[in-house]
Amino acid sequence: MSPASPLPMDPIAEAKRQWIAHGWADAADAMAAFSSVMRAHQIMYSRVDSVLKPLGLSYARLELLRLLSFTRDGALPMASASARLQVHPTSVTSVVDRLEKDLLVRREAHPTDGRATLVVLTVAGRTRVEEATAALNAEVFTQPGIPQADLVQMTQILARFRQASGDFTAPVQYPDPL
Amino acid sequence: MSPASPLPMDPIAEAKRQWIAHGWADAADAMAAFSSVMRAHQIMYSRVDSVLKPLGLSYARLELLRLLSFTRDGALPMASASARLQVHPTSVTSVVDRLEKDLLVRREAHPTDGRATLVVLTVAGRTRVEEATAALNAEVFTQPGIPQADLVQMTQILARFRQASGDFTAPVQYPDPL
DNA sequence: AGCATTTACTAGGTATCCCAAGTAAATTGT
DNA sequence: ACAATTTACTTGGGATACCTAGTAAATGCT
Repeated sequence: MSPASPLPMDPIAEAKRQWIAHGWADAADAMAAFSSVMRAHQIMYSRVDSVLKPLGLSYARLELLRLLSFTRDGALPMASASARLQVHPTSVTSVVDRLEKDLLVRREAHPTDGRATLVVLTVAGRTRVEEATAALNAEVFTQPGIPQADLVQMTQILARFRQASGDFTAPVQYPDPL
Repeated sequence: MSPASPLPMDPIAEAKRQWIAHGWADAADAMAAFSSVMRAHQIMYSRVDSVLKPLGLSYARLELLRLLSFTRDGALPMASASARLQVHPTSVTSVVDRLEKDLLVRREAHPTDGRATLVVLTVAGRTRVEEATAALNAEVFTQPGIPQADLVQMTQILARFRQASGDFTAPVQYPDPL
């Protein structure tokens, strides 16, 4: 879709004004923050997707490939992938279906657990994830359109939010033992 | 789906470490920031959706209803809705299809432009959007799980990002003439 | 006036996400 | 040992979002 033409005013700032005018001042800031994340997500997703599309990938597919590429054997049970990616098991099923059709991963029986299925990265899959990562870094992440300081600050704020939402139980916020 | 059980470590902080270890330090911060927004979006969306679901709405539907409720006549051409919501025209078509089936909006011919279709808020639609807004404010936005200061700061950072991405051409960042 | 272009929507198809329900294998409890 | 429960995955279906292509009406240009 993309920006047809820029709106004259920030629609979220406008919505916030509406909220306050309607007497919902105590909810206005959160409404604005949530809306901002929704919209930022849309922008970021479409930028990432446009880089990935020529490579036959999507964000969801790349996430799974990347997760596999970071494991020792390039293999993981479906359930582990679901947990790590924090997506529904059925979503993993369908993403793996398509990746398998493209020969980027294959399914294998789990050696000891008869219920489990392993997703295994193929050689083609590993090549692809490396290409895609390089492209993303070059075309998006090294020129994100956000000042460095904003990037870091936002990541910290969202880390607190994610933690408060039960995403993870970190020992420390940002250890970074440098 | 949702938080099965919290992960022991922040997966995004871990990914950032991987990025740096692989020599992509110059892309690591943006990667982490983008991933954070992706995940935060997922959390926020699911919280909003769970409140809206009992009311027979979704975020996308409510956005359209709310947009209509803020207009003078509770009516807007499809194309205007698409521009204001910043979603693809075909998405508006399908959302309106379903809202119309639920009798929350109806389509009308545009009085002067034969090409255009007006989406009109029905009485039921107006009632519904008010219920949903009240529910969202009470159950989500007044207890967002983010400190007030973080909320405001993040909204400002994302406003800069949205503006840099061409979303809007604001005269001033945050006028707020109070 | 008349043809070409632009604008506004819709239709069909793909991808992703979720949920609910179902199958099969492993684990638990008695 | 064996029944009940839990865990792992798939299937089927709904919702949202996008793209491509097509129709119809309005606008622009000569």
